[in-house]
Amino acid sequence: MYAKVIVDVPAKQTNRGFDYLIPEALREWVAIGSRVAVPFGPRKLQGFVVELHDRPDFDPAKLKPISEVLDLYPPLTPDLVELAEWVSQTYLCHEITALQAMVPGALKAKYERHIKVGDKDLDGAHGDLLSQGQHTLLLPIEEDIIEFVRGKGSIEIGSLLSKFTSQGSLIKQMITQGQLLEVQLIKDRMSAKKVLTVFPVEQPLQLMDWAEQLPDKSKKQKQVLLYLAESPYPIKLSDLLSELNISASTVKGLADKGYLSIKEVEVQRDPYALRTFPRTVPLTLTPEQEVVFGSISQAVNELEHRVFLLHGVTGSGKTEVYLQSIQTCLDQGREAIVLVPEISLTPQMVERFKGRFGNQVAVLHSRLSQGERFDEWRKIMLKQVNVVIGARSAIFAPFTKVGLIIIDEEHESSYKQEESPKYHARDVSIARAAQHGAVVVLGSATPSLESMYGTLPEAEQTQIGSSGNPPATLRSIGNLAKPKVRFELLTMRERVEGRPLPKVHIVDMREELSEGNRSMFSRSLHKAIEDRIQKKEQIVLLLNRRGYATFVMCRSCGYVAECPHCDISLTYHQSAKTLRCHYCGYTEREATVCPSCSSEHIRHFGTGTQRVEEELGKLFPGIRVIRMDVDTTTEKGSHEKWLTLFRNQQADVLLGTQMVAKGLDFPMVTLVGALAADTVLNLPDFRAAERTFQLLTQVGGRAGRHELPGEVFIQTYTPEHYSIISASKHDYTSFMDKEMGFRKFHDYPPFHRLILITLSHEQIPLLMRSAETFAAKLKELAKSLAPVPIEILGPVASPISRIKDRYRFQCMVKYRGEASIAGLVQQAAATLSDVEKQYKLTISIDVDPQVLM
DNA sequence: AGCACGCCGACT
DNA sequence: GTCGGCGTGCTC
Repeated sequence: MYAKVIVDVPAKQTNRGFDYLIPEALREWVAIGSRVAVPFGPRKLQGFVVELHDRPDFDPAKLKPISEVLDLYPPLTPDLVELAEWVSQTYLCHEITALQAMVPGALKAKYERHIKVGDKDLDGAHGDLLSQGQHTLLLPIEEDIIEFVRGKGSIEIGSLLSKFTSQGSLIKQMITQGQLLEVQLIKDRMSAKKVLTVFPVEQPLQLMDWAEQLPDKSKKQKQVLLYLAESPYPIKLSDLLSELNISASTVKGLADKGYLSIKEVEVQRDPYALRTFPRTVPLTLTPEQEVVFGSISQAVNELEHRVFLLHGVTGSGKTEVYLQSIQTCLDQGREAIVLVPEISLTPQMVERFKGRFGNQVAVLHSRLSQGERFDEWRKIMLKQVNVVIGARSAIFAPFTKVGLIIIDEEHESSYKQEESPKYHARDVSIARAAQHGAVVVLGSATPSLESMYGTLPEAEQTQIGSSGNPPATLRSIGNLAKPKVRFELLTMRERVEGRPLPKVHIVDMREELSEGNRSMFSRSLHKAIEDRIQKKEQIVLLLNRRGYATFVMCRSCGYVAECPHCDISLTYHQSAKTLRCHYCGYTEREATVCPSCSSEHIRHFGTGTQRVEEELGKLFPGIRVIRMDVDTTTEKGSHEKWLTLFRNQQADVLLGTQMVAKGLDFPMVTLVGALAADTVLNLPDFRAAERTFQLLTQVGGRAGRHELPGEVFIQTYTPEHYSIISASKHDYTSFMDKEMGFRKFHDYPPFHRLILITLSHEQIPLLMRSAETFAAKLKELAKSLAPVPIEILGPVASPISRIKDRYRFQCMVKYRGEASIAGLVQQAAATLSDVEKQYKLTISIDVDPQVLM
């Protein structure tokens, strides 16, 4: 038996399995998914076992053995290993990168090279060398080094070199000669936390006996024994010390006498340990919820891989349906994964799950420390929980019997990871569910076009899938190779308790300006704010900072500079004072007067939350504002703090960026204002209208969720835009119809798929040449695929044309059908590899990009 | 990615 | 004549 190992080197040349012998002693411990240490060339590396097999594709006589198995249990399940391969082939990343993404950061290897005194030191080597007649007297500096290392036992090579600067070559020589010994260590960044714990070793009576036998001067020791006699349970050493106000030596003394024992005990850092969650019971479902729950639970019970798209208006009670569906899944002895966008993984959300399922729930989100994260993950691995709720990466929870995967707010772009592996959690979920025969529920009040598209009958999909077929070259062809399932649409149109959706007003800010109101609050919103303050009701104000000063708009007529070829707004480029389209490269000079109405009120648009906060203070003296944006929420727990403050009505206004729009539920909020609804709309992105509709619908949904009815004001310079009109009428269907038409007309997703390739280099000429070469090569390769429709746009400069002193050019591939275009892109990129190596050109490939920068 | 092996300039 | 520069190529 041999093991195929993917080693911890994210490079093209090492992106394959390497075969290793499994030493007899490790045979029991090596499994698919094991993390191992292996010799690799002259060094020792971490790797993951991805296959066990009998026939290595390398001379078995030359195979090296695995040196070590790094964990008691494999951190990855075989299905995750298979999924990693699928991820790496679908999203074009090195396989090790995909594997690494599946385990907590704490398990990422830290390589340390340590130096010890070698066995050929002074005593051992003398005779040998003397007999060979060699000069054996060590130089004084060598003696110093050896003494120093001996004193430390073992020392990190870096610290040794910094202690003996400029002795690098001497030290190297000493290693070669065996006076010093190099050992390579692979360390985890984090391990299970251990705490010294004191255990009584006998019954209370015996302890009291011992206490009496102690000499009178050992007052403290007596005290400890009596304490343990009184409560004969293990206690944390630190607790015992502070409890009795004694020092560790006292307890140590007792341990030496054998009167008690001190052991290291593994403890879990439970971030929620100090909180109790009141248990909740399933609520009675509304008839609509009942229907939806029925469909989901039936599928779960039948162990069928099906995908549901649950379209439920804000406040329709999707979470309760999730909770009861999970219960069905648990009743079957299977496990459930719940994904929520990072931003809405609030304590409130956690509370609902912990309240229903208690300590069967693990929570994974980025605000946990690395150690806390590791412990939550460990609970999953050790099967101490059967529900996990978390952000994107929780889809890789090492469960073995997944029955249900829920993706809440499935339209959120944060499900797409922007770093390698650039996976989309929604598509990975479906792949993982296929492996387990599990049910997927995609929930949203504003489903993405991709997901709606998935519900269409195949004929209408024009034979295109949004997630594509897995490549046929997977090591083990499992359920991942099965064809994509069609999504089933479930709908909930009513809010619970028959509460009405809020009334939405569209405010035309052009009119405000023409009537002399230059403030960022329209007269009607101003009045509404006054009204709520007086009634002691609460207000949520949304100001999206994204798009800050990137687009140009006329404040008189609402004209926005658009690309004549692409129907998207142009990006303002500060450096050259030009407007550019980053799809096709079209460029025009920045206008000083509006080309449409000749007004001079044309400018870069954008304003910050800070300014709004100031103005609120001026307009409404005494108003209590909580501002939530990246500046005020970076500190750990601050997010929670602000929300609690607002919940307790210690503020009148919650002002913030997108983070105030998602999933919050405050009974006293009756007014919501979107101050500049256009900011997202004018981003140079074909999804701008979709994002605007989603954002306005979501933020509007914060109002009037309880007894008090809600009201929403949308301030805009483009009140006639269909995304704004549809949002104001709560009319998802008409928005979807229009947007689908737009996408289809322009060959955008979901009708076509995209791959974004970004090349970067320090020098523009070389970069442009490489980009051209790449595009030409890709076009040539694409010809072989005819008649598959494939279009290659660019190369053009990226919207962010330089990052960290590197210029960026991009190409966009638009295609239809299931052909493996990703493979072609990789091939075309490979033809550049020699140039790449020589001149440090980098190529990044994003399959199904969400952000086109 | 490292790290070693291997072939050309400034020093004892 | 050697130490050392970093260009190519391999790692089971």
